[in-house]
Amino acid sequence: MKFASFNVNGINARLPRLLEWLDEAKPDVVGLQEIKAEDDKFPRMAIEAAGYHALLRGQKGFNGVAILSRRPLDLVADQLAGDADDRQARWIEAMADDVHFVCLYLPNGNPAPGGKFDYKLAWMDRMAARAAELLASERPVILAGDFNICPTDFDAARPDLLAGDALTRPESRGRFRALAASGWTDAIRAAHPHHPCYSYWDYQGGAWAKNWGMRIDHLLLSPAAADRMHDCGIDRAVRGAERASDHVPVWLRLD
DNA sequence: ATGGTCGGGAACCGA
Repeated sequence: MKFASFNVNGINARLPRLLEWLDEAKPDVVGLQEIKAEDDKFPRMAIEAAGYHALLRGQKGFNGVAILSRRPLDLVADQLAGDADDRQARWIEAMADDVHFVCLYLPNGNPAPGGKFDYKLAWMDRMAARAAELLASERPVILAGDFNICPTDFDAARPDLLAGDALTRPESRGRFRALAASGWTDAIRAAHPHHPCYSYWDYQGGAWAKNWGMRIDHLLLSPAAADRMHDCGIDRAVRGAERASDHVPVWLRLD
């Protein structure tokens, strides 16, 4: 089975690109982030016509996550536990056959320091608690999404321009590193240790033309999932299309 | 060089 994650930056603006990519890449399951739409604006007809079921936790104007799947999904959760007052649509979990698939959109956290950065760190602590529960299940689990974390300087073309950024600050990187060390495999980095594998290029400043990218979209695998991975990659060419998202899909195959 | 790019949704906010 092929699993993927794609921050589309607006499901309706990106619908032609998304449908093209689904047709070419043929993922079985894909997590989408920043759909920026609620259920009534979600292009369900077009998604279903392409052969996909959809579960979503939408939000008007901002955030919003969805899981598409060729086979029916069983919703597990559509919010991250730990703060009943948090209404931001950033988390959805479903069972895709025997795989527990989580689609997440981790807060950006800029400007840092500040309230948005505090929210990011608290959100990461809540994520760590849920991730520990999922590990304890001993099931194959995939944490897929836009983590808004650039794990090391190797994961950015211009780390010097990111000093003090919420995506690279020690508090952010430390939490990501601790999460991985608790038992999760960073699939892209494990499969491609010597290639940067950028997944995001800013719209501003000609970042794509200069290849000033960052690796911030990740697939973290529980041990039972990591044992089954046999291929993993990034669909870099998607960034070069007309009206592209600023992110590209990341994907893996499990036996 | 006092801008620069998108999406959402109708003036700015978020990234």
